[in-house]
Amino acid sequence: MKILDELDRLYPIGAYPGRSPDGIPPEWERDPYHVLVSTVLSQRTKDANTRAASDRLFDRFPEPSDLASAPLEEVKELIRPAGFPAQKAKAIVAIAKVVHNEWHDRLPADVDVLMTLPMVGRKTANCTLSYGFGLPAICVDTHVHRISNRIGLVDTRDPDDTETALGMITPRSRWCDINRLMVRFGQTLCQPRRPRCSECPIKGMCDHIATEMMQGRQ
DNA sequence: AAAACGGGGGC
DNA sequence: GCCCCAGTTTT
Repeated sequence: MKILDELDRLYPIGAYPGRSPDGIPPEWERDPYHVLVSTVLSQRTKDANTRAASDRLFDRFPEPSDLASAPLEEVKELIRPAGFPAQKAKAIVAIAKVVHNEWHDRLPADVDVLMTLPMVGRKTANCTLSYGFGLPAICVDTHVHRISNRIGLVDTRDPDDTETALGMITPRSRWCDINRLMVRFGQTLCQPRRPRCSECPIKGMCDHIATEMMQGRQ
């Protein structure tokens, strides 16, 4: 996959596992339950804002049983910096109850089952598989979806189509990497508003400039 | 298909 | 002050 090669060249560090911007993630990011909960907290939020919230939450309520019986108001206060405190607090307490009471503290490595949890959609479920279980899974977020459409890899509003397309052109052994590489690409070069095309290593295989011209923009 | 949830950081 | 952010759920 040519794009993957270029992204590897662009971001050569083997580090950046999990969502940590600067190296090895905390130990709780290795455990599927903690990955899932922290991923819910990270939704529609800059990662830096979420980390403090996750650390505080898991320091106070480490295990599913702890969070399952936690007072909602206290949880809201702990996770406030992550945004959507009311919504997310209610969801993660409900998640903890299911995980503890019905699943006996073990998450299934099954996207469809994980998606039955509140505020766990396809992206969050796939992140849990990838970062929690270390299984091949492609997590399509706004960056991955935007970039895939912009460069002409897909032409769709449906993130599932992007997941399918990426799955077909990416070696299975790299499924865990393509997501973090594209997100990083989307944060540094292929940004939503003003992509830095002149510095972009894949401009040769990208439809973006041509598309803009055809639509009469600059 | 569009709105709503929401605090924090960048400019 | 205004805009955006590793989404999901509800209308």
